Amino acid sequence: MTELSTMKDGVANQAEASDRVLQILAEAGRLFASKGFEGTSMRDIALACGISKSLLYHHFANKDEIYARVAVGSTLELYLFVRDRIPDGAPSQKIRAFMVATAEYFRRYRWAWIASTTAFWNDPDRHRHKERLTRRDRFENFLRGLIQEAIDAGEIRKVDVPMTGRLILSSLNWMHRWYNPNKSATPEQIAEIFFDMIFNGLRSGELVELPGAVPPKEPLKTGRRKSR
Amino acid sequence: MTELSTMKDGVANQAEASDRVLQILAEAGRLFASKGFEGTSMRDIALACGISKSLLYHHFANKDEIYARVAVGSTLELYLFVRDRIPDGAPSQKIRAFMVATAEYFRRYRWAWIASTTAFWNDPDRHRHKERLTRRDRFENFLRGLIQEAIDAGEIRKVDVPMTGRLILSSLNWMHRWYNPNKSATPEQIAEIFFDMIFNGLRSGELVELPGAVPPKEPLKTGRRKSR
DNA sequence: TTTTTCACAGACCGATCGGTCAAGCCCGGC
DNA sequence: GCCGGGCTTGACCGATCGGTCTGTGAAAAA
Repeated sequence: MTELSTMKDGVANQAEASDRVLQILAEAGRLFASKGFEGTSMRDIALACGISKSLLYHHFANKDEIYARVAVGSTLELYLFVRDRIPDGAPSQKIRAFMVATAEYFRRYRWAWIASTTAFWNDPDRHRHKERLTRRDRFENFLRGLIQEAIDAGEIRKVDVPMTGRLILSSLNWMHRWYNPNKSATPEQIAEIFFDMIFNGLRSGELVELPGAVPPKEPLKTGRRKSR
Repeated sequence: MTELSTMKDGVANQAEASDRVLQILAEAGRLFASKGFEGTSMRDIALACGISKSLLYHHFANKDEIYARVAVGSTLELYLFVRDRIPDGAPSQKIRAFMVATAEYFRRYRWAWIASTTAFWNDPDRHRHKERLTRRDRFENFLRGLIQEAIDAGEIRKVDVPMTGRLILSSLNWMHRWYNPNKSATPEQIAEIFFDMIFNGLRSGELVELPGAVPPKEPLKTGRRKSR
C-alpha cells in the first residue's frame, strides 16, 4: 500500500490519526480556505465539527498545530500524489502529466490546497512553517527536473528553467481564484489547455509535431470558441 | 493632468484626500499586504502612523472602509495605469505592453497590489467589495479585448480567449509570491520573459517571424541559462 | 475678542480571541 | 463492585479586537 492509501479527505495521513482528528483537520482546512487563518477562530472549527472547543486542545496543542497539519500534510501529499502519476515516456508528456496530476489534486483536495497556498505567505513569522516550505520546494524542484529533462531531450527550447517552472505553477496555483466547480471544465481539462498553450505558444504558424508532444485529443470547450 | 498625476504612494487619488488620509492608506496597505486583513488591527495601523486609534475613526467610518479605499483605489488605478501604456501597433505587441505595464504597476505599488489581490477573495461576504470586483472585471475584459484583437489580426491562433486571459494574468498575479526585489530581474523583465514563453511556446522548432511579433531584443538572464 | 470648527488623544465599552482547568462520562479490565 | 484512562464538556482567564465617547487645543471665522 502506498503512502496515499491512508489518506482521508485530502488532509492527513498519519497512521495514528483518529476519525475525530481527521474530521477536525478536514473542517479546519475548509474554514482556513474560506475565511483565512486569522479569520477562522477555534470556536468556528469546534462548531463546524459539532464538538466543544476544549476538545480541539485535547487533540492539538494550539491553532498553529492544526494549521501546520493541514498545510504540511497536504503539501507532502501533493508531491507524492503527483510523482506517482508521472508516466514513463517523452519528457514533455511528463510535464503535461505533472500539470494534470496537480490539477487533479486541486480538484480532490481543494480545501487543503487552498489553505496551503493561501495563508501565511506574508506572515513575517512564516518560518514556523519551515517544514511545509521545504516540502513545497521539493515539489517545485521535481517540476524543474522534468523541464530540464525535456530540454536535454530537445523537445523544448533552451528556456530558463526556474522561470518556466514559475509560469507553469502560476497557471495552476492561481486556479483557485477563478475556478468554478459548477462550470463544465474540470481542473484536469483546464490543466491540459494550459499545457497546450504553454507548450505550443499562442502565435499562429505551423505546429511542429514531436515524438510525444502535442496532446492529440481535441482538448474541449470551456467558453465560446476553441481550436488549434 | 491625468488621473494618475495625483496618485500618491500607489494608493489613493481623491482630490480631497489629506496627507494624513494618504498616510493612513499607505500604512494600511503595507500592513494588509504583510499580515492580511484579519491579521491587521486598527491599533497596528494607528501605531504605524504614529497616531491614536481614534483618529482613524475620525477619517474613516470603520476598518472595511480603509480596506476598500486601499483595494478599490488601487484596482481602479491599475486599469487606467495599464490602459495608458498600451501603444498603437501590432495586437500581440499590445498584449506584451499590457503585461509589462501590469508588472510595472506591481513594482511601483506593490503593497496596494498585494492587498488587492490577497485579501477577501475567499470571504463569503465579499460582496461588500462589489465596486472593486467590477473594476477588476474591467481590467480583465480589457485584456480579453486585446487577445481577441490579436486573433482577428491573425497574429495568434484561435485560442480560447478567457482561458488565455487567465493564463496571462496568472503569471502576473502569482508573481508576488516568489518575486524577490533583491534579485536582478525587474518585474517588467519578468513579464517580457513570460510573454515570450506564452507567445512562442516552449516546444522546439522554427520560430515564425510575424509583423510585430517576437520581441527581438535578447530578453535577459535571470538564472543560470537562457536562450532561444 | 468671541465663537466655531476640526484634527486629535485617552479612557472606555461589550464582544471575541486563543488557551486553561477541573471535573464528568463512558467503557474495558480486574 | 470499582478502577483507570481516554474522550468530552462548560466555566473561566487575561488579552485583544473593532468601535464609541468625551474632551482639548489650536487655528479659522465672526
